[in-house]
Amino acid sequence: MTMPRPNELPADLGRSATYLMVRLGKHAQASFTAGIEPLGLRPPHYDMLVTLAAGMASSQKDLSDVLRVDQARLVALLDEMEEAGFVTRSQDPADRRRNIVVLTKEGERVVARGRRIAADVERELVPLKGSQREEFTAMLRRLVDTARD
Amino acid sequence: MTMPRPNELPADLGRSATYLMVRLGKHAQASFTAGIEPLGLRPPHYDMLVTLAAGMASSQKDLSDVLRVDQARLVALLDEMEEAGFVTRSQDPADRRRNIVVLTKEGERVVARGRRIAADVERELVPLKGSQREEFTAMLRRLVDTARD
DNA sequence: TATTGTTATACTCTATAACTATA
DNA sequence: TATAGTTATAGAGTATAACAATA
Repeated sequence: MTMPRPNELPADLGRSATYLMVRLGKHAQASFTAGIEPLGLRPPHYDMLVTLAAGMASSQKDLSDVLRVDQARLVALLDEMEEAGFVTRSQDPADRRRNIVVLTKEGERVVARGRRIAADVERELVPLKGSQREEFTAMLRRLVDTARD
Repeated sequence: MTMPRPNELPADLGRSATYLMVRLGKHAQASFTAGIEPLGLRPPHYDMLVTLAAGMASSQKDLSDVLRVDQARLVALLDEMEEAGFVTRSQDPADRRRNIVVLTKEGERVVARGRRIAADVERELVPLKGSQREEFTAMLRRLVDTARD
């Protein structure tokens, strides 16, 4: 029997950007999930909070559009963040269908801590220096933007 | 209210390789899943079949090691592939705990069709030319290998 | 009629523990 | 004792449809 060495992969997978991206995405997800777990957050929570911190969303619909997360999922995620004291929801007087979502002081603090953890995880995940790292990130960004169209 | 344009993302996410890899991984997964759905396969099925086709695994344990897929998951996945007529399982006479998994003719045909679909999906997902595409794929491979240690 | 938020549901993926048969 | 395969279970992520309130 062939004894597969740890880093062997069939060529159809090991040379497939598709397969490698899926695999890397899962690894990145797992690392970041473990990193922020002590904050009481999972990745989609962090994404929401950071979006609010950047002022890029004020309603649940905004969050849904920016993050491409289903509206129905946001409800439970925001319930959890509200219960943790990281956000508040209040009806928009100008359009009473909408909820205005606001970061609390406590929410801002947890975002700051999350950012530091995100930076740590990223250094471990992508061990590249200076311009090489920036080029790689820029390439990822281009592919994501292409996919968003 | 700010009207977020489609491709805007908070800097904390849009410049995070971690976030972008997660997102790209999910998109790649979804595209490939949709692509091979007509073959009656999902990505983990294809990965198994292609690993068998490459001769890199003969038992379920081998598949588990190469693909880093839990042994318990393989059982159901192989059940489905066996029922579809793409693989056969038979007890290894030399070690009767082991199942020897073999691709059928039908299995080889579906692998060939899957490869073509994988190539199509990849072209759409990573619209780069020649050396740029190869460099990007090589970088992904390096990061995956780092993560595998 | 269309939109925002909500509820309910179901399916996949994943991880885990416990079992069996063999070694 | 340890290993290969199996079974059962439960949690997280995701997608969908249907509903209430409001526009």
